[in-house]
Amino acid sequence: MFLENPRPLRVEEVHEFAQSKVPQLGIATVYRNLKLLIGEGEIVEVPVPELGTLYERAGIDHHHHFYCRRCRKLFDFPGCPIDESKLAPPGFSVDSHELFLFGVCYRCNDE
Amino acid sequence: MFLENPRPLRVEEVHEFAQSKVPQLGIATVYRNLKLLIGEGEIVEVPVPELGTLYERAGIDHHHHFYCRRCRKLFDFPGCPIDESKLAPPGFSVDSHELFLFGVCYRCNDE
DNA sequence: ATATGTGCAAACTCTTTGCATGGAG
DNA sequence: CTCCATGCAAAGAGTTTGCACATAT
Repeated sequence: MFLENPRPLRVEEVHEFAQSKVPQLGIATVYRNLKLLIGEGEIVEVPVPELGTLYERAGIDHHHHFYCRRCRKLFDFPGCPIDESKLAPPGFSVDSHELFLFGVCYRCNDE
Repeated sequence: MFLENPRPLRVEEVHEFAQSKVPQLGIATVYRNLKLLIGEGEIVEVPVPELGTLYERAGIDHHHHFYCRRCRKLFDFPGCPIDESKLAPPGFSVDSHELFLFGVCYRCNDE
């Protein structure tokens, strides 16, 4: 399912999707298999402020995330406007960064 | 205490600080008073991926946060390299953003 | 028969809430 | 005496773990 899905999913979304195939499947199994897939390098965690941890397939090029306040979905957006070397305050060394955009997505803007 | 403190604090840090003045003070009181101070506009929440919610004094100019992986403290860094208008993917409208830097702080770099 | 994956329930963490109390005015 | 902030404990939400069972090999 992560292969088909271009955006990070919440645990509940994964659970619902999984239940559409195996109706009685429990939430514990979802968590267990998410951890397994992470161990295998198939997916990665996407920790988001206020939203908690979502999951998306691994190996996507460096990118960031957009959160739609209306449909409450998280979208990938490609590319990155950040130059880490110019960001480090004096004395600090930066090894990674996360950028989150908040707003309304193309689909919700159309309605 | 938030007036003296230039960086966001975890609930536990607030609790420890408060206990240094009122030793038996409980965690529920800390949460209650944080909510109160937010309502009064004295402090704001700072939700951080993987760290949960921290708190800092309100009214600081637009800025972002740096997380030191070594001492596990969150620092403010002033200014902002983001131009929202250039970031919105086509069809998306952006109304705010959050940027987090991860690395080692000036103090830990000195050791 | 053995091993693996699952459901279920309990445990754990973080946060919030209800209730009774104790001190301040 | 009346209020209100507090401690304590219980309750929730999200996540993890132990255990027993079913299924496949």
